[in-house]
Amino acid sequence: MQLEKVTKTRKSDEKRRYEDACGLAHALDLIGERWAMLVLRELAYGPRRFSELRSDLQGISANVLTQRLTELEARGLVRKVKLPPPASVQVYQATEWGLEAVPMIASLGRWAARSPAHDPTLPMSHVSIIMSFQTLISPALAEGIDERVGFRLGDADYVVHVHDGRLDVMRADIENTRATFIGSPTEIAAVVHGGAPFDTIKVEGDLEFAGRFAKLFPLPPKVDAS
Amino acid sequence: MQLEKVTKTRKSDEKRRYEDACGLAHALDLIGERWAMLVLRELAYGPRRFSELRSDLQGISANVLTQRLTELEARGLVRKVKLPPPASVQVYQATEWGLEAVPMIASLGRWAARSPAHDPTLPMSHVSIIMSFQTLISPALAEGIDERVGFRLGDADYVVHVHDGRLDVMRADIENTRATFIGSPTEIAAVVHGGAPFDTIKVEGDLEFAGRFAKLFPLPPKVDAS
DNA sequence: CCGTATCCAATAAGATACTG
DNA sequence: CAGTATCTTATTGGATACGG
Repeated sequence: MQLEKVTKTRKSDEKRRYEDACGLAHALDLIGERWAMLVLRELAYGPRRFSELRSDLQGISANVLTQRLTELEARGLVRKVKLPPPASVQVYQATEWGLEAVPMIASLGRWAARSPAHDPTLPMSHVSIIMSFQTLISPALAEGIDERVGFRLGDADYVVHVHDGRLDVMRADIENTRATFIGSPTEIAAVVHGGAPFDTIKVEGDLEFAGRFAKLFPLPPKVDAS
Repeated sequence: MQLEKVTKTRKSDEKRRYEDACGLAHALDLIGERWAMLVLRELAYGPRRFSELRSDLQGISANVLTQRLTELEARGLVRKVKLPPPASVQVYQATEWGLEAVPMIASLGRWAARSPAHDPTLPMSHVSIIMSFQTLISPALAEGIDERVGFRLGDADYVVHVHDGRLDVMRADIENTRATFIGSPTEIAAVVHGGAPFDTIKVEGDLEFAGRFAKLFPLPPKVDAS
């Protein structure tokens, strides 16, 4: 019985690969399993704890999360780090190479937003909404802007910096920002991506600038059902 | 029994989605299932028949291929087309929107080629090797080149056009090319990506230019095992 | 509270044989 | 050739219990 089990475990780890030299096939061997890319997304802006990942990845079960993290670590995409004594908690951190995949999976997200089946009213994590800004920002509309904006999304704080038509993201305490948005990721998405009125969320600082900022992220056009 | 079956089918089609507004999660709902991105890859350069797909996607089983094609069609990524009378065969063709995802999954492939675990000696399809050229071409090295090159990969012919640091690809009869490479995808990959000597493949036309062409596609550096 | 390990039921994938 | 049908195996997710 013990022997059977070992065999089974080895198989689930390694057997299900595409035996294909194509880089894409290898990419899918690395991060193609269910939830793997979403785990990587959650690590895009800094290390996270197991329980944060579990609660932000709505619907993943603890054992699957453990397995994905273990696999990603074995493959060199994620490192398990123990924070120094005052905190002493264990966190999972994307490696530099793992982070290189993030812009690619993010643009897959922009591509998929063109789908008629995409439902933007579903819940989303704070990483997702911040990443959507970074991915959807229009360099043309953002031209000439050089400002910092804060986001308080539940208990996660971000500072984003618009400059040169791009958006830099930091997880950091909110200070020295021109404006700050406060609300749940879904509420803020409704305002910025869905054009909902500002009165469902809280905005501090320069309200006029906040209104301008919120228009920098046009959604890609839906595909026509052909 | 009939009723049970209907219920089962509905569930397998729709139940396993990530309930997440994030674009990436939706992308995975669309093309995240096993084999789906590889099917899309095979359709990158033109429509293909069921049996071609089955034999080029080494290891896929007929029922899974059927299911993936059906799903991709329902989601608007693939169209089932019947060619006009002389041929009268049925082919699968990527939609315009489906093709938009191809550059993104191709760059995932370039990213994954940095993995220490990537094994370039495994078999690969003719689409894969052509796509690797398109993805890996170095604009700097290709500067000033404006030439057409042919590839005869088994019974698949391609003409690629290097210009302005890019590579355009057509599936077409080989004519008016400066050079033509003849061999299996794996053999040609060994020469171009692996630096193997030219004597394992056949090259026609301007051999000196062929040698220069073969150096335009540097592999990305491997990640160091940290 | 932070994870891990284990058991169980539901699905998805794989292998093979078969039909129009 | 283009798929179906059927059976077997593997993976997933949910619940629960366990160790630090």
